[in-house]
Amino acid sequence: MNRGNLKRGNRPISKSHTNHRGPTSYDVAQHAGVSQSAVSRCFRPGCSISTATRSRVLAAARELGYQPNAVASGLITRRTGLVAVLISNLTNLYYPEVLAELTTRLAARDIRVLLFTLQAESDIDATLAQVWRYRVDGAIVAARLSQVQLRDFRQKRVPVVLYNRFGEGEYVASVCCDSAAGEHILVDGLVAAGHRSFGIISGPDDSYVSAQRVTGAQRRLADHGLTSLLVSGQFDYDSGKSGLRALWARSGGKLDALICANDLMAIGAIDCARNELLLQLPEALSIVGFDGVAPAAWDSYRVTTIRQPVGRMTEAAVSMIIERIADADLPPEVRTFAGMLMSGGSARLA
Amino acid sequence: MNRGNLKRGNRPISKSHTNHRGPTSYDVAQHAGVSQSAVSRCFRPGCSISTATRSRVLAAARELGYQPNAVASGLITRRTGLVAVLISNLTNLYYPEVLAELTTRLAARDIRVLLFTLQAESDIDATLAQVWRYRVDGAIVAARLSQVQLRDFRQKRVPVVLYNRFGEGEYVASVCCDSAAGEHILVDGLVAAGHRSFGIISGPDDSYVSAQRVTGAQRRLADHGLTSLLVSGQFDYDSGKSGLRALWARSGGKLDALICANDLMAIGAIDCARNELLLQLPEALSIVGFDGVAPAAWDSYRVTTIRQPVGRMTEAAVSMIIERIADADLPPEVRTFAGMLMSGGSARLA
DNA sequence: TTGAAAGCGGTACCAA
DNA sequence: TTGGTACCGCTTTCAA
Repeated sequence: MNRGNLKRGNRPISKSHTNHRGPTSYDVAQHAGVSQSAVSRCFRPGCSISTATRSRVLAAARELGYQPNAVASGLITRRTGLVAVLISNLTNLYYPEVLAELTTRLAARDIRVLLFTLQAESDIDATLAQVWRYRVDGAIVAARLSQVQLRDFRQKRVPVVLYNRFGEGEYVASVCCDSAAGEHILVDGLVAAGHRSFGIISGPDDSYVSAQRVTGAQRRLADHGLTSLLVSGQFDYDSGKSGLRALWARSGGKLDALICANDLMAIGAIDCARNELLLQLPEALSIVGFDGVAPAAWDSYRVTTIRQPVGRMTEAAVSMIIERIADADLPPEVRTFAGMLMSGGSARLA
Repeated sequence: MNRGNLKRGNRPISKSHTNHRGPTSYDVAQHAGVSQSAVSRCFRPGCSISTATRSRVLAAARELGYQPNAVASGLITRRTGLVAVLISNLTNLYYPEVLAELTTRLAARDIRVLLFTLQAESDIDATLAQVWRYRVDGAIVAARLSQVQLRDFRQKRVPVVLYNRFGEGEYVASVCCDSAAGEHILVDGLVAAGHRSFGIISGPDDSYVSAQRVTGAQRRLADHGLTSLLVSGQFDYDSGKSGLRALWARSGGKLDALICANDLMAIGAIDCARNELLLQLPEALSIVGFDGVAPAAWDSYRVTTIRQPVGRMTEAAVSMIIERIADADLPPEVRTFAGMLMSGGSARLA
């Protein structure tokens, strides 16, 4: 058979992985005594190959420790098997859970995660440049995208699913927890329980979810003929403390309900109320949060909050991106999930 | 000049990005009236190119929105600009911080993160198969690797840096927080303050850091002529509660110091002690943790713990992997960092 | 079913 | 400095 004469380009195929990362399909082909094409087919589902050659190839592959090179196949198929995940703030306690769920579910569908964490929701452009360079099959984005940025996705035909955000001025595939509805539940419960003097601590100014939650709460309060005091925070523990401090001062100590835009700030506020203001919770002050992160359920806090159905939301995001990778022309779709009230001990609700 | 005759393979170069992901270097070349090689050079640092053509190429590139294809260049250069990050349990509260630091620092050095989260530290083989397929430049691993797995890294010449783990039976580049030294500080402080009846809650059986911390504490106690009761947990909040419950029963209520293998369990134990056992902390019982995660510092817990210097550790991991990507033959090196005692209110220390 | 061959989009060597 | 060209390792026609 004179396999020794087999060539690749103008080099004998016997060269190859000695000083490289690993064996190539040519090495396997030679080892199994078949053509390189045959090796390739063995690793692609639904290719016509006889069971005989298939098993010989697989044996050779196992023996050499061959793994198809995803970079090479990504180049020719234009499918990298990569999805970019953009997350603004991993220290938020909410996002680690989301990220863990996303990677697990994507891995189960044979997709890898290219992770990008953003310092602010603003420095996205540099990050997106990298996303384009890597020819990802799609992107799941938990950060604010401008219309221009969204247009880039469409123009490059890279499907994108927004997580807890909407396209602004544009209809984009997204999965959300209904912030307004969640706040309505909280406000209604608080008002029905007799609260009248409300304070709100918002998240960062450029945060989309914060805006949604705050206006959701404000509108519902207005429906009840009530107003509220507002201070802005950064979604972190300290913001909860300083926010409550500020509101307490501004209200002259007559605040009786505090709505925090996320759990972390609610936790900070609870500590401030108990330890600095020496208030009994929830008798003297009701505090509510949003997200339903694990620490919110800890005995020392038991935050009354709205739990986002993270499992269902990430599953939705993953299946939406997969569908759109398969068919880039699927119409935009927004999937909204209701949050679930977790009645803790930090607030009196009717 | 008859550029229309320029060919690529046997196709006119005018074809191309209309139905693809983006323009190629050929498109830019045509647009700028130069060869494709010239375009390529413009995007590689330290290539000889005249400022004139350079600026024309860059103008054309900008106009077309050209970004060099990282997949293609990864194929030929065998540098993908990717580092795999393997993390066992993102819900640990400690790892999100590590991950955020790692991605930020790697991005600053023009490296992207391919993220893999592991369900258990055991299902690594399937994950590693993916790592190999993507020809990553290196890997940072916060999970247990067997000798066989470590050998694969060496054989494929993919540099690896272990995070808070050592190579077992093999010398591997790694960055660690000194668990034993940290536990020594805690044990010494507790013993000096008069504690004599110790309990320990370990992490999962397959966790390396847990083993390190537990044996570190046990040995130091032995040095003081003391023993301890041991129960095993899962590094989570509930394990802290159930662990303390079990130890309290086994000790007949005469436990006076509890050493938890991480902060999360310490927090659970604190809640159990206060709310179930109705103990005054730290008078009736001292509880210590390990890690120094953010919630440990919250007012309601103020866990006495050892803070790992995450910033310095991740910086070390990143610079070690970068060095080894540049030179795969660098000798293994273990960089160990001392933890810092955070005296909270959960324990009496001398 | 099988193998030969033409790319995928770059990089890098080479001669001009 | 520049353009031509041979690859990187795989997928995918197309004939045999």
